[in-house]
Amino acid sequence: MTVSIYNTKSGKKEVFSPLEKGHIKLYVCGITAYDFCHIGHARSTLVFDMIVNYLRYKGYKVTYVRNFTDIDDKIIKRAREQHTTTEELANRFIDAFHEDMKSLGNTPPTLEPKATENIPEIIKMIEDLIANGFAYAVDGDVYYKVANFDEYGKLSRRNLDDMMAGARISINEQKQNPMDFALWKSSKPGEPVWDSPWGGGRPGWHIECSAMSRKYLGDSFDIHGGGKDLIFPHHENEIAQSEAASGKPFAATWIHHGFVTIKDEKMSKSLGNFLTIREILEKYPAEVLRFFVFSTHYRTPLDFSETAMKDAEAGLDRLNTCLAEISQLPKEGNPDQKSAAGKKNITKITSLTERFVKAMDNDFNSAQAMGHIFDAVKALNTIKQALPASPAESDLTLLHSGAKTIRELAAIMGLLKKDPLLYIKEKQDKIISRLDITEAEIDNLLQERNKAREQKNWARADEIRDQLLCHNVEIKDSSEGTTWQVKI
RNA sequence: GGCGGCGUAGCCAAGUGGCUAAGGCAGUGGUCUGCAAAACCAUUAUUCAUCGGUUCAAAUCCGAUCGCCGCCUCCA
Repeated sequence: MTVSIYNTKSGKKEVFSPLEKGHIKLYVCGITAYDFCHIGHARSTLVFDMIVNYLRYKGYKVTYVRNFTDIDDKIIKRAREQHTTTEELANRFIDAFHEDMKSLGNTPPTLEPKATENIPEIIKMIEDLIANGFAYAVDGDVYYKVANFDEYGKLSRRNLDDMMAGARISINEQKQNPMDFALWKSSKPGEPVWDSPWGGGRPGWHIECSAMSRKYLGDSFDIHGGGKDLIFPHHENEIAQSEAASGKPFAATWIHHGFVTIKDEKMSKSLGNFLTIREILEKYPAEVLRFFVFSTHYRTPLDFSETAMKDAEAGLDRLNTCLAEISQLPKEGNPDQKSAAGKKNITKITSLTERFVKAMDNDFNSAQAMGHIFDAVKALNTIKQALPASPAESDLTLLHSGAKTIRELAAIMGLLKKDPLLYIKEKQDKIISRLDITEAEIDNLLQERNKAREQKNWARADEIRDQLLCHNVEIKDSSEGTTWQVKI
């Protein structure tokens, strides 16, 4: 009935209930817009898309905010390299991001605020922090004073002393404590600049999320999410800022998803081992990527490989094949015919929704939920295979309603959205277009083969079949004649 | 060094105290076929990194060991 979510803050799975009945407020840290997004970013958006879809499926109203960081050091550096403005650069990659989201088939968030459009709110929050004794200004910069926030480290489960011992902190004379972090940075000549009580400058990275979540969701809200790498320092600092400014608890539940890895190493800009979303979508349909992402639990690392994508594609084909074949079955059955369905298989189909929901309620276990879908597919296939020439009314009803349920549930993950017959046809067409043989040539060869088969010249018939197979054309002999399809 | 996580069949991946250790891919066997292919069905872990411990009962809890990964610096 209720959803349980693993909360980073407590380190445990907790039964979830929103602060405001029936209405969930969710803030997710979005991208810094200075480059194309890679599949690690894709996983993030996909995971939260699935979570939001599921919560809405459960009947909640969900306000989903995902920000853009459109001003920071990396953007300034990249804009300079490209001889453009930070604004142009950021907008260009925000547009690219929106294109990627559309290609992936994600539902847009309720709001997508940008840091630069919320400067007054950011300044107000810094003023609050100074007034409350949690921040100090030095020569046009403003820093957060971590020593004054007793609970600093509560999210990432570390304490100031341990972090100091880690000692990979750059020395900054202006800071009272090396762990203090910038809320406002004074601008150097040529850098973008906004007026503030401390002089011209720009916001630090962490403060924008505190200011925007407060503006759009309030001081306290339900869920805050992002990648595991954001736990420290970004989210730790957000808590410190927001709670020190408001005196109220910040996000109740923290969701952090795992990384995408390549050969078991984190995909990252610095390692240069990343693949962009558009590179992947050139090779694979979006649903294949979605299938791949959701076949692993969101907190587990996800290792990207060609093999994994091929497996995902094969799995998706299996689902679509099943649904396509059922869709071609008649709607009306024979009321006098005996049912061909076994009790066990009927239960597998009728209990699908219940099992799916149970899996998803358990910390959005999409991998298990998909397992249940496949379980139902097997049952549908078994029944379908056992169907007599004039199938029973009850069997057809069961198959059609089972297929409908599968598509409804899969839609939560953004899967099986396309008509399955169309999916298969498009896939074939795409491959035919790349084929090194024309349809006319195929037809000619098939005619020749049919003649050979009539004469029982099996050697020649097999020879032609092998010849076509070399071109990836598979043929299928049946009582109604020979058909062909492209090997997929 | 501090903190966190992971190690389940050939590969991927659920399961976190007790019914037969989900599901997918690949493989093998079968149905079908002139033989095939496709599709479908069946089948594939006495065992969950290793070693101890707790318990009537552990993949699941505790401890140790080995291996891998992440955060502590920009990062989804």
